[in-house]
Amino acid sequence: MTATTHPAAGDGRPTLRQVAELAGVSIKTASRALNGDAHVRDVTSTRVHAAADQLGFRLNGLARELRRGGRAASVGLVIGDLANPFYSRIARGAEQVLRGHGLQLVTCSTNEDAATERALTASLVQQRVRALLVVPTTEDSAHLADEQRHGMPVVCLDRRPVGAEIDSIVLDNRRGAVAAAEHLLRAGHRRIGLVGDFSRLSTHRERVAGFGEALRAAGIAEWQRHVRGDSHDEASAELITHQLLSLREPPTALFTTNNRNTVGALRALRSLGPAAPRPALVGFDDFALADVLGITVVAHEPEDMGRLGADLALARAEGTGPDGVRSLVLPTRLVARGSGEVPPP
Amino acid sequence: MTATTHPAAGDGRPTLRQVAELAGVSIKTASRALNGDAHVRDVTSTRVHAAADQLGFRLNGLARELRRGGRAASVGLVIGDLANPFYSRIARGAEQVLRGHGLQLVTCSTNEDAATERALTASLVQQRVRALLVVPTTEDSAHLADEQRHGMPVVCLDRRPVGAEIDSIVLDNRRGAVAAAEHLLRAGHRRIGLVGDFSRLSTHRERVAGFGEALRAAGIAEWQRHVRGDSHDEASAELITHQLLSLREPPTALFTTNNRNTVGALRALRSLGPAAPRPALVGFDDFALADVLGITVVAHEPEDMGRLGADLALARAEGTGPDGVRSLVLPTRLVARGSGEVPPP
DNA sequence: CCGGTTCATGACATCGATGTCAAGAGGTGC
DNA sequence: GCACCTCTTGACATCGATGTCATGAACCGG
Repeated sequence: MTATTHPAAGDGRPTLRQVAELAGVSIKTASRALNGDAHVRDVTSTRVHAAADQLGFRLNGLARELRRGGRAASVGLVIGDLANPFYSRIARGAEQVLRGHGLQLVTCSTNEDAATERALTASLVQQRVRALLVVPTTEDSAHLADEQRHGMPVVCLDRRPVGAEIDSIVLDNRRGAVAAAEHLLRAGHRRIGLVGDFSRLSTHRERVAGFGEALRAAGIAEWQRHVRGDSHDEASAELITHQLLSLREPPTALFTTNNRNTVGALRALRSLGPAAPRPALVGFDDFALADVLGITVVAHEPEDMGRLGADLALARAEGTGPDGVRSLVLPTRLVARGSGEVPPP
Repeated sequence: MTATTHPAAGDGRPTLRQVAELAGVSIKTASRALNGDAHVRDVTSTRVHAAADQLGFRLNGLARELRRGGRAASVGLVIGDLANPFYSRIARGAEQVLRGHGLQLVTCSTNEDAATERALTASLVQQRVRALLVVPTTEDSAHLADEQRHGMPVVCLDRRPVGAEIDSIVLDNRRGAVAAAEHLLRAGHRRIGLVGDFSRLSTHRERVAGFGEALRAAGIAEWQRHVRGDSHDEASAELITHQLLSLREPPTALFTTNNRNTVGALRALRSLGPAAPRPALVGFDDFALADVLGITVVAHEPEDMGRLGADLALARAEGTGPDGVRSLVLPTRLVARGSGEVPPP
């Protein structure tokens, strides 16, 4: 017990020093034995391992990582909401890749709030995660570019970073939306409503752009008439759907631009009662039970986004990444299940 | 540049030493200034902050936490699968609590594999997380008890640890199952099938026990005839449901004991075609769109489990936890939505 | 039997921060 | 003018591990 600096109580774990003392060797020899270094006699190694087992010793990862370059054995993932299946599937994909590298995933939810995003990324940087995977909340990703400039690998997922040169992995939103719109047009619809997300999001804007493109190509000049935005949760999507369907000339088909909006719309349709005419429906994002409900969707693989993001981020962390900013675009595919094939009344 | 020990390249970040040099003060003074210590002259503090901003300095959390007791600023969560909404809602609840304490959540999926669980918990312990929240995969939680004995707070979620004295937070599975069974009995059913999870899980066994209790009380001695188990995914639940409904005397009602099994059963029912008689259905666990589909469920709040688990684990970590082993049991409630109120044909 | 090699081990510096203690500067009271 | 106090600052040890280098013993060939 040193008299001067008392060491903040510590956790209850024994340290390498104690293992070494019990085994009657120096700290360094104990370290070597426990790390499987070749230059240790078998008897010594056995004695050290026995001592470690007896004491319930576990290497202190903090100390080890500090010594070995000051970075933690983890990667940060900053998403909107852990409980949204789109995000949790991204997390699952990322986790798979990280496990192969002996790294762990630290997940944080922003609730789509920019200040929270900044606070969380700062905190992750302070904890020295190896890399950041971020679904950026806003258009301003300057703080992410800052971190990147100071050596932190950053990869944006799902949404394009704006005003910053950062790697990103996004969906082919425009073509997905074009496919959805063309599918509905092919079924004969001319008045198609769109229930969209926050208009500040690149995903939303690209999906609206693709939608408009397809409708204009079909000669529908007033395509914006039934376009609504700024719905990021089921309740407001339900409300917007009700409003659209209450118009004098209601849309005969709906394109909902994310999984929550699709669910909200379904809830609205359900409350119409069985007699009312059902508009056709195509949703962006697949979701659980879409097959049982027979909902046509623009599907994609969130796991791939997580996996590719983790791969790219780790490559950057090891300095083996590609030159220049990388921007991957993942494909979508339209899955017809019934709801999108209903003709107009 | 010291000649002897070269320091593993480091991350690109400046260190406190560099900030101090730039500001023309000692390391300790820089530390004080950046930590808002009172005993620093304003001019000095300003100079230090300016230097830190200029260099893009961030405190190295690893070093800080090492000095302050050797524990990381995070808590580990070990669950079956991040993408299962039940688990991701637990994670969300836990994250909320942790954020209030400035801690982060490290999430790991076991895929219900015992060896993976042991490897992941060992790794989390090595990283010195403050506490472990675990949904244990098997009955053997001895390794968790080991960690606990060495000072790591452990709380088991959803499933009871077996053969180990560990805090736990579980659902009132028995009463939930009794409620489901009584609901179906009340609708007039006498042949009720059960699509259950791995039989090694305490949740499964308790739910089956409650189910049997209710059926026996209703005079149904042969209640086990339609009880099936070992289905942990949608595909096998679908298969089992098909098998049950193909019996010579098929059940007129089904109790599915978790969210995936409910979805699997729905898929099976859907494939029956519209003319076939639909068995009544009650599922354990609420799930997205259950309301739209009109599925009666035994509902509960996974977020609460995560929140309470985190609260308890942190209390243990700070030594302010309750005496003895704590075992909380959370209530469930039956939500009638139609599928459970169908009478037998 | 000796110089040179290999092998196992240990002493010590170090990663980047914080806690303890001491010292110097400046102010106050008498 | 001196003892005393407060305020600010810095030197140094320390958290728990690993990297470098040095040391001493055993072993080899000639």
